[in-house]
Amino acid sequence: MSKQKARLANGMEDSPRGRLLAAAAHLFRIRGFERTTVRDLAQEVGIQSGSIFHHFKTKEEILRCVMEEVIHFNTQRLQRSIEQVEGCEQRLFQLIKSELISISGDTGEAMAVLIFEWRCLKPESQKAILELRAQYEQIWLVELEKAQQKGLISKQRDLSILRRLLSGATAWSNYWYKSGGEMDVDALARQTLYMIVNPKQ
Amino acid sequence: MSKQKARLANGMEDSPRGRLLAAAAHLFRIRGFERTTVRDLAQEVGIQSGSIFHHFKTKEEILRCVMEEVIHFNTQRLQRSIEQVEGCEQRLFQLIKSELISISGDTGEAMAVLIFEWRCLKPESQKAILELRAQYEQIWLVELEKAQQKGLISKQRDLSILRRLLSGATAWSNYWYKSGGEMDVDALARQTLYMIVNPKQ
DNA sequence: CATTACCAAGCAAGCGCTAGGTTTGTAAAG
DNA sequence: CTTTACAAACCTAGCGCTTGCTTGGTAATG
Repeated sequence: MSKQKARLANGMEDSPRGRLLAAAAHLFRIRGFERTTVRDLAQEVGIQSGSIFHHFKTKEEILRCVMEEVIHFNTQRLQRSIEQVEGCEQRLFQLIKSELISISGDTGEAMAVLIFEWRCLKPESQKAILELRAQYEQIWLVELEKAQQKGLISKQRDLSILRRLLSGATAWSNYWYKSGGEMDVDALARQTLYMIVNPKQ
Repeated sequence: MSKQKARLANGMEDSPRGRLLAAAAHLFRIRGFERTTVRDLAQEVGIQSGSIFHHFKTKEEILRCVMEEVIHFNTQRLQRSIEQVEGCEQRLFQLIKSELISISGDTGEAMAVLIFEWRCLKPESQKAILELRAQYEQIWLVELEKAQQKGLISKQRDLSILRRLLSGATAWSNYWYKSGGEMDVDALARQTLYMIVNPKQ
């Protein structure tokens, strides 16, 4: 009988600490970091507010851990999504789909926190997170360059701009797209792919 | 000798109230609504914290006003941008350029507040703002439909999805694009246009 | 008997906001 | 030209509450 209820994502530890992080991701998402009090957080996991500081030094550290774990988890997912896929277009499709799932699927709450609570981090924490993000972006850049060389992406397009526009488009889906609705992830990924590749004639 | 310093955008009133709104847009942007205290805000415009409540009933009302004014201003700009422009592609280009300027140019701070401080509003305020946003989106939808009918946008594409992806892409530019840098707005608008139109052969 | 997880109580600081009085700008009345 | 009137803009002081976090202790596990 294991508690499967609240987690940042499948595969994350089912410890008091893990449960706190999952609750934090949830509350930070719906209320924002500043409006979420340590008392709210404690109530969500059924402990007293003071007990939180047995697991984390500060409230900010909780936020940082939520962000670190979700980036780490999704970087792995991104990498795995293209590991045994052949063909540039298929690989781009997998990257897009993977990113959409990260943002609007299982880790959606934590990803929203990553996006919207950025400035609540101390500068030193921001720096640490930025390095993790760079790894994630590197996977993208490699694939985009391959796709452009093969003519799948027009030579007129600036790849760093392209990636930024694309990541905005996917990040935004957190606001409006809920998986399980009338449009499935594959269809949305297809529509998103249209934004970057030349259509086949 | 007129004070041209801090405004939400050109054309906004130069009153104590207007200066408070401009300072609010600035501080809410860099610190967030919750972390910005009325004392911070007062210091920014050079008055005492209590004096703020002569102009606004609550702190939340300040946030709501910032949002209302910036939407109103940018809806007008969007409308004007296509008023005397012929040709579907040119009109789409103007819409994109106008939106990019709103988000990353003169009203960038207030737009960021609109995007990121949304949940700090009371539900009733949110509802009022949503109606203003609907007007803005209507302008877009009309042009996108025209463009699809003329074959400029592929029939395979879902226009409501397209618009959402596009607005994510432009909204995100607030994070990374600063006008006046090495890439000008026209070039960025061109790159963004590539995301929605079939390239000319 | 050490470690881990927690509780109960509360402190110091900071928060939004208020009350009541003072200054300043403007314009009609004497 | 001066006086009077009055509202808008602002200040001073502080209330009542909430905040993140601390302290010192307890219960359970192995």
